[in-house]
Parts: sequence; C-alpha cells; structure tokens
Amino acid sequence: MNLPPLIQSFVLHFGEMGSRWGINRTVGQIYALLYVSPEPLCADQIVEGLGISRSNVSMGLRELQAWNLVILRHIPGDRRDFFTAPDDIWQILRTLAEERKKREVDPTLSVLRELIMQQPGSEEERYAQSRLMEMNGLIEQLTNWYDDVKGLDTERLATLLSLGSRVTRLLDAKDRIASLGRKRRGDGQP
Amino acid sequence: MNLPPLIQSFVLHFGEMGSRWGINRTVGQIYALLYVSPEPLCADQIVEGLGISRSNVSMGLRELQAWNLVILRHIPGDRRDFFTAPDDIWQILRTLAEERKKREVDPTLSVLRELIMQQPGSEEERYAQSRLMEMNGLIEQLTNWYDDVKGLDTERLATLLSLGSRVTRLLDAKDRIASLGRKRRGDGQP
DNA sequence: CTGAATTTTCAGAAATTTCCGAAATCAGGT
DNA sequence: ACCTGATTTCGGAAATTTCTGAAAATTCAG
Repeated sequence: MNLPPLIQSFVLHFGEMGSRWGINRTVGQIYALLYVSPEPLCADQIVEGLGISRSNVSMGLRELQAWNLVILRHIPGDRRDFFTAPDDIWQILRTLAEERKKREVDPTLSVLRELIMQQPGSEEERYAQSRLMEMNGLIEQLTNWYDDVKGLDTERLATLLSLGSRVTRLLDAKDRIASLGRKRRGDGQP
Repeated sequence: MNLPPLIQSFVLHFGEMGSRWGINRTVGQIYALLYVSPEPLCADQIVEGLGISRSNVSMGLRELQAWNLVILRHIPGDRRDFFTAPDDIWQILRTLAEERKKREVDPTLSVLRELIMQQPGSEEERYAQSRLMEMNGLIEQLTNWYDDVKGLDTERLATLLSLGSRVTRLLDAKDRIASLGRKRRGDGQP
C-alpha cells in the first residue's frame, strides 16, 4: 500500500469497518480512497494506491456501482474509466440509507407479510404469527417515517435532526392544553 | 431442522438475513426461534429445533448475550439456563440501535477525530482532512439526534415517527411569518 | 478490419469464518 | 469430596468468501 500516512490510516480503518457492514475489506478501502481523493481515480491508480490486484479492483468497483456509491466519469481523450465518490455527503447518506433498506429490510418485510397471510396450523404458529405481526408493524412505522423524511431537502433534514426530541415537547404542551379544556368542560378521557 | 413450517420459514429467512447484517446464520436462526417462542427455551431445545450442534448453540447464545438481545432466565428447580427475547419490540429496537451504533459508528467517529487532529503533511492530506471533517460533522449530527431521541418513551417515539416530515412544515410557516415581520419593518436578511 | 489499450470474467488458490465433537470446566446435590 | 448434569472451550474439519492471474471480451483509433 502506497499512500500518505493519514490517508492510509483512514483507508485501513474503513476496510476493517467494511466487514462489520455487509461489504468486504477491499470494497471499503476502495471507497475510502475515492472519498478522500480530490480528483476521480482510474482503476490502475487504485491498484497502485492499495496494492491489490487489478481484477479485485474491478470487482470492487462493480460492487460500489451496484450500491450507487460511486460515479463513473470520463476524461476527454482518455479511454480509461475514472471513478469518484459524490461530493455531497448528505447525498451519500441518502444513497446509503436507500440501499441498505433495499437489501436489509425490504426482503424481510416481504417475508413477514407472506407468513402473516398464511393460515396457522397450530397454537405455536398462531403465537408466532402474532409476534411476526408486531415486528411487521414496527418495521412499517419505521419505513413510513423514512419514506416521508427521505424526500426532504438537506436544509430541512438538518433542521429536523437538530430539533430531535423537542418536537414531542410541543405536542405534549398542546395535549395538556387540550386535556385541560376537556377537564373544565368535564367530558371524556383525561 | 424440526419446526412447524411457518416458524421454520421465518427462522431460515432470519438466518439468511443475518449474514447481511454483522451476525452469522446460526445466530440469526437462534434469535428468530427465541423471538417466536412463547416460553423461554433451553439450549437443548434449540439444538433440537434447529438441528445444529450443542457447542454452536452455546457460541450463538453467548454472542446474543453480548448484544443484549437475549435474556437469561432460570426456572425454579431446574439447573438449566433458559433464554428468551424481550417481549417489548420497541425495547428490542432500542437495544439493536444502541449496539449497532457502538459497533458500527463509534469506532469510526474516534478514528475520524484522531485523524482530524493530526498535522497534514501535504496538500493531499489537507484535502483528505477536509473530507474527514465533513464526514465527522455529519455523523455527529446524526448521533446527536439519536442521543436526544433514544431517551423518549415509546409513546412519544411513536408520535415522533408518525409526525415525520410534517415537523418541518410547521417551522417553515413560522419562518415565513418571521420573515414577513422583518420585511414590513424593513431590516436584514430575507 | 486490425491491433493496442482497457475492462471483465472465471477457475482455482488463499484466507477467513463457521461449525462440530471431544475434552475441560463449572455448579450444585449427596 | 465426589458424582451428575449442564455449559464452555478449543483444535481442527468443513464451508464460505475473498483474491489473484490468466484468458476472454470490449472498445476505440487508425
């Protein structure tokens, strides 16, 4: 591996981390390298920087393209493919969220729905189904929230994040007022 | 494997899925089985149900305990260890989020901070550092949001989810009003 | 069409991870 | 202390994943 020490540390860390995710070491390293490179890189520059085989780089880039994490660029008068990570880190986050959802939650959601449809053949299965329904409901709440939020532009998304739990305090205040009103009038639920 | 078909399907799916996460197939299967079992299970019941070796079950349970995803129970007059997944699925979600953060983001955050502190030795490193700072900033925003939200009780959390992006619309309205006020008075920024 | 540059594919080597069975350890009960 | 039932550890077998080098395919210039 043939990189400035700071970049090498980052690349190595991302490689290790990659395995805790679904991606393998070299894919993580390739992405890290592209991420910190000001200019797009061609495959041989990656081979050079990372000290891995040309074919391995080809595989890695293919995988990163499947994840939409990398952009293919062409330089006029050069036949080689150049790759780069998007500049906008919020866009990277969105892509990552979308792709992980696609790979990690959508398949489960579809299995859950299918199993919930089935006629249970025993008490055990009936209970299992009730648990599956709980899980399905939770995942749906989360994905609904995600689908709603993912369309926000960056500024609003950042606002929403910085707001955090304060959102609910507003609602609480509103609830207390409403509840107070009901109490005075002496109707229904507290 | 010796389970009712519906449960078997779920267990097998969770096993496959497990590999897309950081956990391995059998750990996923063990968890799935515990999740849909109304009563706590002992190791031999898991061996029986899943058709894997006793030692493998022991390893798997140890891993699930490290993740805090499984509760050890004792039945009076029985020396064996029994295991169960928590009933409350929101609690499971919280645990999952906490443990994944601990394993997947905290180490990266600490490396990023360390590398950002270093004195860059070249223009390349200087640029790389600027990218690292962007990444660090984004992750901090996300973890701040998470730290803020994770303390909410389930009801409030559900409310926050169902609110989704509507939060920002309220703020937009507020901004428009404030901006209108400034315009009328004829001061500063639009 | 030919040929050089580049990328992709693929079979198997290398490395890693998972899994089992045997042995060791542990925790009461007698 | 010793026995018994239960759990954990651990070396290495089995399976899976990653990685490589050679060959094939693709792409474009002339």
